[in-house]
Amino acid sequence: MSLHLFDSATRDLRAFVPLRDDEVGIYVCGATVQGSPHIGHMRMAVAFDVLVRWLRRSGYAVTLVRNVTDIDDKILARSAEAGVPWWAWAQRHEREFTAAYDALGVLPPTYEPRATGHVTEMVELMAQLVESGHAYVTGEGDVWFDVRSYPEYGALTNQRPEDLPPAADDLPTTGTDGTDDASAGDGAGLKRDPRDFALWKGVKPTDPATASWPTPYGRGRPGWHLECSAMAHRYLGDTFDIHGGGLDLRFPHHENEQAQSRAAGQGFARLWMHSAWVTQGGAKMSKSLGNSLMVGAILETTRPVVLRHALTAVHYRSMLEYTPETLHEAEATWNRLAGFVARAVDLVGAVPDAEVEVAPLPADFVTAMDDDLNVPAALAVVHEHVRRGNTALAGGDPVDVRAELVAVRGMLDVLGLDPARWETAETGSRAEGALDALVRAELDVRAQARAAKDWATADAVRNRLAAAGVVVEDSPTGARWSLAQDEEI
RNA sequence: GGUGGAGUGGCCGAGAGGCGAGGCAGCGGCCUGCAAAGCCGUCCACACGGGUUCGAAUCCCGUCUCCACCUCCA
Repeated sequence: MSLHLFDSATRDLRAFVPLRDDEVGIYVCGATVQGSPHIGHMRMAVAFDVLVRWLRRSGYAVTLVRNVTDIDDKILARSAEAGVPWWAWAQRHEREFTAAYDALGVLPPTYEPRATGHVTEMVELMAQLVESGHAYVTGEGDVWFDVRSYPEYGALTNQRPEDLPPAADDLPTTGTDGTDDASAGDGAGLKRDPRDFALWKGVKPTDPATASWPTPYGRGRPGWHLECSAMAHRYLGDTFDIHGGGLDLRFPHHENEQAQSRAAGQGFARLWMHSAWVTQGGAKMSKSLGNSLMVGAILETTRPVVLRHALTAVHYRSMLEYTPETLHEAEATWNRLAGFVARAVDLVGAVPDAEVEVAPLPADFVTAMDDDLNVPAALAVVHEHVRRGNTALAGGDPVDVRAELVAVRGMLDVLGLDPARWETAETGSRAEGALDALVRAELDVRAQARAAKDWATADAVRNRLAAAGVVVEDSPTGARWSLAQDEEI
């Protein structure tokens, strides 16, 4: 079967047919850089990273646009609280996100546009909507989308407009002093329909001077949704293949995006994908849980690839239940995968990446991935091949070992988990080379002792290495060593 | 109230009428000087109550529980 993806707009599994042969355009809502990245952000990024990798492996040329929202109410509020210019605050956190993506092996997007760099495109779209009667201007330059002018409003999330409560963004911006005078609502009542949402927010006296841009309707700043419509259109065109993001963006963000773009005559996204969240105790991960779920904090004690495995191993549409055991399990599983690859390379030598990238993948793996990216089922196939490879290793069968090595690396590469690449990324320093030489000297001593059946000396060497955090494994072809795992998770 | 999602063995987590999911942990064995790693076996579960069927985690009806979105959210 060919690739099928679950379309969250139609809520069914559909054969994926790109707009243009062999080319796929994807827009993913990236971060609003109001704070530091947590594992929920990374789960979303990893999920779409796997999608991109699988599409590319399937022969498509993928254009991925993942935006950065660098201006919004929260950025203004939090930066003011911190006494930092909003643009400095946004930039600082954008860098943190980039570092986190890189650490977890999330491939860079084709382009990463920022909202503040696309005001011109937003104004163009807004003008189009105003001229065509889908948007109107009130008060001090607020521009609203006219929900009643667009009969399809609610289509994405299967809601009827009359069931929806009033939009809240007719209320004044949260004050920079943190007070939320939501009840005042100087924009309230001016809207034609309480569900109309803001395309553009006229400048407020409390806004920093740097946080407004000129428009035909007066100075102001973007509403939350307009940027994505404008940027998706600029880089992917009127109609594009896939729009993705976290499940909680479905409404209102994606619903509003679609309404704006389609009301402006664009086809917009042909298929919507939403990744589920990280949960704790069955409930959505809460921001109030402190920084224990921040990427930075986790990476202080956990290898990035282990976190990536933990975030990848669950189907992207299932909630990922995060417990204190999650990283331990991911590490144990990862060590099994990486252990096979390391032992196989010891026996048959490294396989060039270029060969891994083009070697045919096991049919069961392909079937699993084509079934809406069923990564858990795909990983089951990986483990079957690891087991076969380990058996071949025990039997000293280099032909089979090499075949399984290529298969396992190829499959894991699709998931961004190829141990050989992570090995290269994590090691190879001069310190590592020096350590290797020293450990090998110790292992030579131990090998001589073992040959002489001097078990006391052999064990003393092994204990000495263990105390230093070096784990020794014996094999028919000699001892190999690795660094001990993170035990303090 | 509206719109959705989910309950699977000690834990995580796929599947979706008969065919081992997989991993982690545990237990037994093989291998090993002893370990480690690995391999083999074992533990054979599907919220509850009915029903359909030769056969139900899977389909149908009902019940219970949990979760999410409904203008801050990944």
